[in-house]
Amino acid sequence: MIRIDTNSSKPLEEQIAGALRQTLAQGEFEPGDELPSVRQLAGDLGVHFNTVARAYRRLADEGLIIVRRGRSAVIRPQRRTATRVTKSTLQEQLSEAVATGLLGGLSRDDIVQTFKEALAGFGERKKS
Amino acid sequence: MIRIDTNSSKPLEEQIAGALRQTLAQGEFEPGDELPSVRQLAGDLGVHFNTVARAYRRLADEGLIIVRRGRSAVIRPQRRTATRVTKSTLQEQLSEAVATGLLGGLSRDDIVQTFKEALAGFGERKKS
Amino acid sequence: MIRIDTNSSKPLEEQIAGALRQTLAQGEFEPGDELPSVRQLAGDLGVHFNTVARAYRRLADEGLIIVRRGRSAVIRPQRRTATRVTKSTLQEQLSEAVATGLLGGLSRDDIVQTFKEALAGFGERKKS
Amino acid sequence: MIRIDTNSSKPLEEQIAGALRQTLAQGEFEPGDELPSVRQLAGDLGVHFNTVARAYRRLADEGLIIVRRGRSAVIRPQRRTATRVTKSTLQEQLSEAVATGLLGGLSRDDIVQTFKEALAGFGERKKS
DNA sequence: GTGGTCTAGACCACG
DNA sequence: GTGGTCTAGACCACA
Repeated sequence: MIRIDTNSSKPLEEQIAGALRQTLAQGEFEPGDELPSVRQLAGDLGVHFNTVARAYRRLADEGLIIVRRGRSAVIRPQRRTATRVTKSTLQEQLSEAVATGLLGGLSRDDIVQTFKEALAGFGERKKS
Repeated sequence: MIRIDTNSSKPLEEQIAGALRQTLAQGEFEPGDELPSVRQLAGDLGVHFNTVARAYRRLADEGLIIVRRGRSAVIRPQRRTATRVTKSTLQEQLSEAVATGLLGGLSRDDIVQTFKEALAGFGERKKS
Repeated sequence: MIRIDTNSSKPLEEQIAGALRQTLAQGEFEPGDELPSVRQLAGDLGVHFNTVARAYRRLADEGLIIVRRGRSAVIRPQRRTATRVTKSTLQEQLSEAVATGLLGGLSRDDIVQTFKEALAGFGERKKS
Repeated sequence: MIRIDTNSSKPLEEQIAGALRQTLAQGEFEPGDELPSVRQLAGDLGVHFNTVARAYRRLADEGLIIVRRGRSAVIRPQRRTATRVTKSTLQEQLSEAVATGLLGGLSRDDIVQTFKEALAGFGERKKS
C-alpha cells in the first residue's frame, strides 16, 4: 500500500503520515472505510507499532481520520472548512519545496513543471 | 555573501550548505578557487564555527569541495550537481503539499495560486 | 432512559456510568430499587453487554450500587455522591479551557460568551 | 513549578502540556524566555524525558513555544490570530467541562460559579 | 549540552 | 481483537 525509506533522514512517522495523506487525497478511500490496524500496518512496513500509531494520531489531530480505542481507525466523513490553517500550512510547504528546488540548482521553469506534474497526479476524480 | 535565518526550523548547517551549494551552482567560483575559512565565514554569519565546519564537511562529502587540514577549502574540478536527487525530493514535497491542500478543502486553483505566490516570494534573482 | 453518543471520543463505558450516576443523583431511584439488567440495558442502548457490565462494575466500586451474580443490581442505601471529586475536576477543566482561549488570543468576553453557549447547549432539563 | 498526578487517568503528557499552557496563560513567562530543558523538567517531575518531550512538541505544534534541536525551548513571541481553531477547541473543552459538572450532579449555578473562579484565576495582569 | 527519533516491550482501556 | 500510554534506552543531529 505505501512505501517507506528507512535510509531517508525524514522521520518514519512523517513518511507514513505523508504517504497516507496522499493516499487519502487521491480518494482511494471512501469516508467510513477502515484503515489497516496499527499493528497490521506496522508489520507490513517492518517498523514498530508505536511509529505507526504516532502517524495515525497525527492524522487524527488533523481531522482526517477518527481513531478510537477498541475500534479500527476510519476515514473521517465530512470535509473541514478550516481553510485558514490549511492555507498557511500549504504556503509553508510550497515555499519549502521551491527553496529545495532553487537551492538544488533547478530553474524556475523546472520547478513549475514539476509542480504541474504533482498536481496532475491527483486527477479530478469523481466519487465513483 | 550568503544569508541565514536563525528563526527558521531548518538547521543552520543545512542552510549554510544549501546556500553554498547554490552559489557554487551559479558558477561564482572557478575550480581551484578558495572558499572563505571556516572561522572567517562563521564570524561573518555570527554562528559557531562548528556549524560552518560541518557544512563544509557535508559539501566535501558530496564531492563539491576539497577540505584539508591547514589549507583553505577549494572548489573541486567539476562535477554535475546532483540534480537528480533534488528533482525527486522536489516531486515528493510538491505532492505532499498538493495533498495537504486538497484534503484541507482547497480548490486546485487555490493551490496553483498559492504556489505562484510561493515562487514569487523568491524574487527573480539574476545570476550576477 | 439514558442516551449515549457513539461518535463521541468519550468511552461508551464512561458515558453510561456517568448517565447512571446522574440519574441516581436526581433521586429517580429509591435505595433497594433494581436497575435494569446488564443485557437489557445493553440491548436498549445497542452496545456490547460487556461495556454495560463494566459501567455497572464501576458504579459498584464507587459504592453507588450493589451487583451480585444472579441478582439484579440494586441501589445502595445512601451515600452522598462524590461531588468533591467532580468539583475539582470541573475546576481543572475550566481552567484549562480558559487558558486555551486566552493563549489563542480570545478576549475574556469571548470566553464568557462561549461558556454561556456551551451551558445553553445542555438545555434546562427539569428534574422530572 | 508544576505538579502532576501519576494516579490520574489523564495521560502525563497531557497533564504536563496543560499545566504549562496554564502557566503561560498567566503570563509568568515573557516571550523569549527559556523553558527548562526536557531532561531537567523530566527529572524534577520524576517522569521519563520522552514524556516531557512529547508535551513540549505538542505546545510547539500549537504555536505556543519554539523548540529547536540544540537549543532550549523558548516562549513564542507573537500572538497568533488563528482564532477559528482556538474557538472550536474552546467550545469543545467548555462543553466537556459542563457535561462533567452536570453528570457529577452539580447545579448550573455551581458550574457558573466555578467558571467565574477559573476566569478570575487568570487576572488581567499587565505586562509589567 | 540541547532536542529528535526509533525500538522494545510492559501494561492499560475499550469492545 | 483494537488503540493508548509510559518507561527504558540506543543513537542521532545540532550548537
